[in-house]
Amino acid sequence: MITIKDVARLSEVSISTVSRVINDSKPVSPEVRRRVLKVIEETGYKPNDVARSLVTRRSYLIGVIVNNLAQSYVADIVRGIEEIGKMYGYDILLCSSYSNKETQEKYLQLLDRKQAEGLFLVGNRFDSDVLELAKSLGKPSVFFTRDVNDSMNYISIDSSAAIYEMTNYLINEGHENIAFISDFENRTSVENDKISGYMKAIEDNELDYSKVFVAGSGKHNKAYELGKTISKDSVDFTAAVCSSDEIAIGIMNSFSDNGINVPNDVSVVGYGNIREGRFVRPELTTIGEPYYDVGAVGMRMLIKTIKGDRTQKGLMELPFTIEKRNSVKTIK
Amino acid sequence: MITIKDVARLSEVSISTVSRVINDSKPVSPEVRRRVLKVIEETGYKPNDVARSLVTRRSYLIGVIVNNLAQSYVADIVRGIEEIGKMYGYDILLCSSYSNKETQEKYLQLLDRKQAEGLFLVGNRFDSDVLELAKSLGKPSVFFTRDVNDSMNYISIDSSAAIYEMTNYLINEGHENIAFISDFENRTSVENDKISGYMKAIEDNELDYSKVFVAGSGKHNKAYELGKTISKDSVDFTAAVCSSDEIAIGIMNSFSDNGINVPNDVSVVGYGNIREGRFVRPELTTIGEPYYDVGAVGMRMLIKTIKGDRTQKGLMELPFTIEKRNSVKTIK
DNA sequence: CTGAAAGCGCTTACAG
DNA sequence: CTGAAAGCGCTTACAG
Repeated sequence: MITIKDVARLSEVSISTVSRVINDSKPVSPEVRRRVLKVIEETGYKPNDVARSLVTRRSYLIGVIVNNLAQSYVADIVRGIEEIGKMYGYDILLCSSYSNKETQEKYLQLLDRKQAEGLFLVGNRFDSDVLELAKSLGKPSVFFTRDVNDSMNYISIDSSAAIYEMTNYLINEGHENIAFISDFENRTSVENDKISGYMKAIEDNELDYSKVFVAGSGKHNKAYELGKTISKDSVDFTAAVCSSDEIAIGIMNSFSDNGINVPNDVSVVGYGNIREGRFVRPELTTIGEPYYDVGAVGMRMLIKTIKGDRTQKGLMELPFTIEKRNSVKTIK
Repeated sequence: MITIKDVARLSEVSISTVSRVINDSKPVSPEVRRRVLKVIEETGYKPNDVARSLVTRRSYLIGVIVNNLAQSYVADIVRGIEEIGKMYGYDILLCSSYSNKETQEKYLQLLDRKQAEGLFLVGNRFDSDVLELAKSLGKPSVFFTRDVNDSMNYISIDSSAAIYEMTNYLINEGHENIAFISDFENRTSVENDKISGYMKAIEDNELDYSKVFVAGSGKHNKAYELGKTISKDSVDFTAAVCSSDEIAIGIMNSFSDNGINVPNDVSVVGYGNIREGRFVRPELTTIGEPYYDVGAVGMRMLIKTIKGDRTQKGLMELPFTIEKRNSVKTIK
């Protein structure tokens, strides 16, 4: 392995000088610079970032803890984090915790020892011990979580407003009997927000009908079962607002298998804009959350904080979008 | 920040001794050990891995370069890599290249400077310059690529055998007119393997009919267009083997939109077992590649190589699975 | 079992 | 503009 010492020796200067030309940190005479550069070129010397880290106390490493990369929204957030990180010279140390508290704590310690400069935690919910530990590390941190209870930096999306807007959209399309299919077992504050967005739309429009079904946390499968149950009784609503795309697709599939046509018999909308929504028939109308941007914006906050900007505090709220596709019928 | 020096001072021993109790590297008297441990406990001292790396020349970092984390199979591979890596104390430095050659080269350099101990490259195809560079770094490396041309370590799946088996499955279900829908524009050696698997099945069963369509690389959309064209002419096959699930779903959707029922009129099978295949109706019969295992097995190879095992050379072939779902009709 | 010292590959005052 | 020296936080022969 060729080191700065070798370069110094071969170009007959001190290692200080070599360091200066590598980092362009101080003036070096053109002649000397050329000589050093030539040796670097010839030897293929590349500075050792570990050594550099030790003295500069900068690792340019960001620790990212996620629950499960297999969820496409998580992957999108990570893409956003990485892209912005790379723009500023930061690298990503990826840790998947699969929602396990002990694993999260282990990784937090690990990231601390690796001298990560910042932490980006992505998860539905964090145990208060984990939050505590993260805080105790004294590193700039950003959270993307559905369950905020703290004075931490975090990114969020106003899911209540999103459901409110979506429900209003259905009402404008002529629907009056609108049900909400909730992921109740897995209830978080976000789930409550969604339900309240739905209820508010019903109330604001003075509709008589409202009904909340509970699909359970199995997502697609549980929703499929619920759909079967609903199909057996007569369906008394013309539109269903679902708490997630997985639920919406599960419901659509079970309706389809039980002779209920979407959207002709019932309109169905989801939340999340997962990729699958474009592949199913009819294509699912849904609420899009800008996950890539969550990563990107969060990372910008994080980097600013690392750079000493203390104004980057508290909540950053990102806009949602209504993706209108073919699972809603206009009835008026 | 509290260092080993502080711990040494507070427990009134030398830093050598502290190092020994931290690493359990040499005998330390129980009494001294207790004292040191107590100070570590009290101060919350955690060793600085950067400093440790510098002297041990071990970073326990694996550089992972992928094309795009948004592809679910890529995320699965990364999960496998990370999981096994963590089991052996390795961390993952994630780099997304979005198939850009210059980006890949940049990240390779970066990973080298960061002293990554091994490289895991995931991509359909790598430019020979990239392969060259990767090799020149002299680090243990594993590739998962569809386009192998070298004496490198790589993981693969016998796609020819997979398509062969799938085609035979259709034949056993009574199909005699079977078409292959290829991703020809994006032709790689894998694409050729797939076609040859298809042709071999046709020949081995002495069928008269064979036809290869070209869907083009736009995947879902291009396949949708092709499906429209096929629908307009009369469909003269009863089953279609598709080169990828995206193509299969595109074809199924355009058939569905043009009044051709899958599987009653035409059976369709895919390749890849992407999540969407379970969400579409009918659920897609397809070939599964064990992506998580690709990451896990590849990482095991990589770690063994890092540990000096030179037998870990060449190809590692992983088994595929036939996922039988509802897009195939039995006609006999 | 323990400690003093050298050294990992760099950066950065400091002095000239 | 340049170099000698100190030091980042550790590990590890070496000597005792």
